[in-house]
Amino acid sequence: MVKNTGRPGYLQIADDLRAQIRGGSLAPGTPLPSTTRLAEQYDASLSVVKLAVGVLRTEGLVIGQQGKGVFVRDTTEQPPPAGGGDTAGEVAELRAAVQDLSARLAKVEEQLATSTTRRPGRSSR
Amino acid sequence: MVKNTGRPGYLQIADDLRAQIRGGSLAPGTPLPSTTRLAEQYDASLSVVKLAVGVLRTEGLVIGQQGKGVFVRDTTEQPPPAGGGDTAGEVAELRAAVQDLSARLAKVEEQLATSTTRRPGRSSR
DNA sequence: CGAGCCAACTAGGTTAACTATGTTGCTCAC
DNA sequence: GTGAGCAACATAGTTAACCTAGTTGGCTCG
Repeated sequence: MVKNTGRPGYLQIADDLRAQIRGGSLAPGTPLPSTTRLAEQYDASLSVVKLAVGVLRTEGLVIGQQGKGVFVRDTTEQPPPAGGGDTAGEVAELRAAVQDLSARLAKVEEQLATSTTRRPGRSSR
Repeated sequence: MVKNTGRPGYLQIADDLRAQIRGGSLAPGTPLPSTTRLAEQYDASLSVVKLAVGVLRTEGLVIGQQGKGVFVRDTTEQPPPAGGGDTAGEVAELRAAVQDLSARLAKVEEQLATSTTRRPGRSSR
């Protein structure tokens, strides 16, 4: 499938496509590969690809046109309601928070795994 | 099965839940009915309900906690219109990630703290 | 009485199949 | 050469089924 992180596959694909869009690898107006093609690319089932595209659609990053394809939205035609322009900073802050929390979580979960021999079952994927 | 408008069912349900949340009918912190219950309420299949909840999740309006339920996010600190698309979606997603990680961290830290001292059964109810 | 197991709920993820609808390009008849 | 029709491919929506995983509370058994 995709990878073996805790993150579900359809989000991984959505992340990847989102990164490509933001990185300019997929320019506004250009179509994404078809769902079947994406399914092959990511070695995923059609369903997860459709889910991933659905996520990007609800995020407004892409626009699906039935019969034609899924196109990258022109970000300039609908500028986000910048709540003061600090959205970039906010994103950075949130990212940092995620990193921090992830690290703490990993550490604490490890502690828990090693210190507790009384809990049955608990395992990883 | 919802109505006969052109709008797909899963979006109708998402709209309705979103309206209830914004209207205060579903206060922050309160759980949504379970998916099976929602499916009965709207006379829809489980799949469309799950899709609807998924939409609200990616919008950051609700947070699903496995095993417990889907809870309304604190909307006062979170009024972004979903149409924003660009960074709004990413911010929402990051916020959701932070909340999720925080929840997991809190849970796991509590486990760690209690497991070193005593063995609790249940905590709150 | 208490610790632990278990059963019943919960959400989440994945897959597959089917239908509907729209677009596009090709072919073929005239 | 032009137009109609059709086949192939596209997204979109819906449904159903199965599995994982977390939470909770009751029940049993030592």
